[in-house]
Amino acid sequence: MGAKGVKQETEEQQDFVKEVTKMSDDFDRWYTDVVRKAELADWSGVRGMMVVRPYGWAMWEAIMRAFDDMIKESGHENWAFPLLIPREYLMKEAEHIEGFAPEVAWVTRAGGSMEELEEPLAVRPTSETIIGPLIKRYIQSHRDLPKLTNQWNSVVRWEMRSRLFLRSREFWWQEGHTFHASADEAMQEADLILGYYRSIAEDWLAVPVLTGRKSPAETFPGAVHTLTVEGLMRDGLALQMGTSHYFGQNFARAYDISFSNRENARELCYSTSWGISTRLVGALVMAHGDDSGLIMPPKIAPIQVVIVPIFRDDESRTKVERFIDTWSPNLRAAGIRHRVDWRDERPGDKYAHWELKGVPIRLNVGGRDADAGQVEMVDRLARQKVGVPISGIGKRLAHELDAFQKKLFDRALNYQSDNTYQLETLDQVVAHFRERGGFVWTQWCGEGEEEARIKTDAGGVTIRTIDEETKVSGRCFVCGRPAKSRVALAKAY
RNA sequence: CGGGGAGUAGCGCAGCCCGGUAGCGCACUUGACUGGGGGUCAAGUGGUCGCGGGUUCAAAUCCCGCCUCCCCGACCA
Repeated sequence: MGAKGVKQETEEQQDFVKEVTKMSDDFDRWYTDVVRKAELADWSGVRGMMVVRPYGWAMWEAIMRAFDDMIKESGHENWAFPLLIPREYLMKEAEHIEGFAPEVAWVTRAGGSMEELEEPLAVRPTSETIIGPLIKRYIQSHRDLPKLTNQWNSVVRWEMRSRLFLRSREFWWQEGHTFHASADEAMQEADLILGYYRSIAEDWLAVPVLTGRKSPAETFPGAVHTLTVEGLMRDGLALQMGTSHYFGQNFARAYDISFSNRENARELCYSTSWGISTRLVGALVMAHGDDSGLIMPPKIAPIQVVIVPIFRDDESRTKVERFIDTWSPNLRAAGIRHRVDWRDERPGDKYAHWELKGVPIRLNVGGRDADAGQVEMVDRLARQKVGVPISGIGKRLAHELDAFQKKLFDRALNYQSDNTYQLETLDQVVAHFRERGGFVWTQWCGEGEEEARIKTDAGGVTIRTIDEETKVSGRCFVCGRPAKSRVALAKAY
């Protein structure tokens, strides 16, 4: 049906990429179009099971590298724990299993004749229940603590409704699990990781976030408290971009993970767990994208600079190629991930292609540029063509990429502040979310029944995070009693 | 998991009601002209009609079951 509909495009020069549904027309369709056409991921034929394509995986790889470096720096070690969890392990921590039971997939048969297993095995939805009983072997003494483990893997949660990257039945993530000799130390660990997550979101993905504690209803099953990183997407919905849990001794008690302290007394460990997932790739799409497709923060971009040669025949091609060869090594020297697009396509196709893929900077290079000793630079945000001399181009581009990273963050930060409000009553909140999205700060008494009322009365609005830094004075926006904490509300994915 | 819609070439669709052995656009391949924002022409390739069963001389088309996808709701990193 597209052919006729697309005709009525306004003749803005902005309207470069034509194969993606406009964000303003239908955000969900826009998202799906971008993810698929930018070749990030696809569905696989088994419901809810995603195939992550190289370009999408490269984004995840950048995140993995950044985070892996952070946790290695603070002494964490990567492990590999089993995919399948015996039922009895899974069942030990009551709240945990109650929370996860609805979405666990079970292996009940195996072998050529599909014999029924004596004991069903759960496909891990998260690994607390397998790491607990295994890790205790390695923890005897306070000298064995802290035990700081992490694993990069995939987990399965039998979701009923799926969206690429945001909610699939299998997703890839890291799950950190740490064990400590004191509550204080474990809580500090959860805080430390929250800081890392904030850095991943803001410094790497260029997505500004709110951080804080989850309300009881949103706390991880089995946790004492859950810390969260919440970003705002361009449709006004919030997205949880990472969580860090403090377990107290809950899991240690369930699995008897204990150590001999300095007084030679037996004591239960304090533990944490924390995770970020391929969901962040979706966050990147929804936080920065526009009607032309992705906009990639340079630090994550699989390709930071793309060079589009422009030529008409072998002779001019050779000329352009020689020209590019004279300065492109400078990009490598400057540590810039770049690629020359020699594909047999027309320049306009290539422009649209790389814009869809969100490459931060494009260099158009033709014979005229070779003669002038310059290139034509276009960045994905401003989309203005600027002549750039090739002398010092490596440094210049490195600088442009830094500036781009910052511009992208500032743009997202402005968007966040423009869509953050302060309200005082439930009526105001309900009215607000009927009209628009965004974050709404208010204050709350902390009672569970009030939290439940928000969700029903305000149509899916939830407490995203509790600000523990700021003291509150006002009244609970639901019941009017004195408020205990400042909270951010939003509709969320 | 409830309610609605849909699966025909890589993508988007027509054909189905009224059974007769599959078509259109884009993409793809080859060639020519082209090339600084998505070009033109010509000649081609490509389909177990989602899967399984049934009815029939004959099934994309009719019947039954299943799978998958999309939209809307309840649950969720």
